[in-house]
Amino acid sequence: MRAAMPPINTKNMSTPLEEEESELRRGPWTLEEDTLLTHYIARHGEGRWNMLAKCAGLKRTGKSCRLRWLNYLKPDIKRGNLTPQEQLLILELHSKWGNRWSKIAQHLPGRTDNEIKNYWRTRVQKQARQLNIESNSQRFLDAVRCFWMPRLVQKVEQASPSSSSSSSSSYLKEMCTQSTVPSQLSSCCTVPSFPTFSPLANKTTDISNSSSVTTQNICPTDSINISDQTEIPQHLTGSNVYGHTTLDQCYNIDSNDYGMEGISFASMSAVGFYEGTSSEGNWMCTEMSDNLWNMDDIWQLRSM
DNA sequence: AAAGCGGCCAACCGCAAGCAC
DNA sequence: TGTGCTTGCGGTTGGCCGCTT
Repeated sequence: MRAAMPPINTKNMSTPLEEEESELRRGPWTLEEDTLLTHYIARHGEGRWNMLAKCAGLKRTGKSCRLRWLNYLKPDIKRGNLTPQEQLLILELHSKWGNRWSKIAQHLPGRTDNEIKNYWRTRVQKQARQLNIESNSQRFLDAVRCFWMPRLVQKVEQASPSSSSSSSSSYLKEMCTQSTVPSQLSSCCTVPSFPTFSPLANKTTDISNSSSVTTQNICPTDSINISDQTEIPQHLTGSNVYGHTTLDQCYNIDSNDYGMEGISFASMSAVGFYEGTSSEGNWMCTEMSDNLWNMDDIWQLRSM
């Protein structure tokens, strides 16, 4: 944030335009400014931001007013932490669209592009930094899809077991069969004949109802039990020890442990996920196994 | 108790697209 | 068609605050 510095005194050398610009306020908004802006928009509506700023008596740029309104003052803005469902949606949509924050935000009612962008930078990119890989790299995408998202799904399931236990499994399976998943892991996770699924298909965008996206919105109904039917093909394991490994074993899922540290790296190694990383080393082995992917903050959100 | 550190997030910036004239 | 203005978007900054040492 730029400091709310008093305007530089250019009285003796400035043009009228410069004088006008020098009077513009920057930095944090005051309650009075917020009130002015809110009341003006309530009466006259949004748009024409430069004119709006002047007519409302605000010494701000139109851009500043627009940003303040859209990111903070708008009545339907949803405050507070992102739910696991919302996080899941963000991860999925980002994997599709990349840094198209406004587009992603359109599918999260009440959430702003700024908020989603901040979430991505502070939470998601942090994980990438800790793993010493590029957050926009394919490998990070793979890791998110195969190790982070299943955890979120699991959390969603636990939060509302009656409504989503089976459907979330199908969501997880869908995620794991995306083309971006490494072939080894795709084999690990693949279950035959998944239903076609779009996480957006059933999503409500009713702004008036600011409740978060439900599990049902995200996940279609499906009754396949992933741990029952999912196996790592023996030809990929390289060892009979893992010749009959289920997905649960692959993730080493512990019902009391939602963090990425719960992942069985031995199993991941067994399916060849570490391979082909000569320049960056055994990134998953050396970094993720070192108690990284601490997603505790995310898991705590449900209790808030 | 104080200093250091890191995370969060509001608000800024530059750029580009859209539009009116 | 060119120009200028407005709007929207994505990237970046830096103050605040809580936690750790």
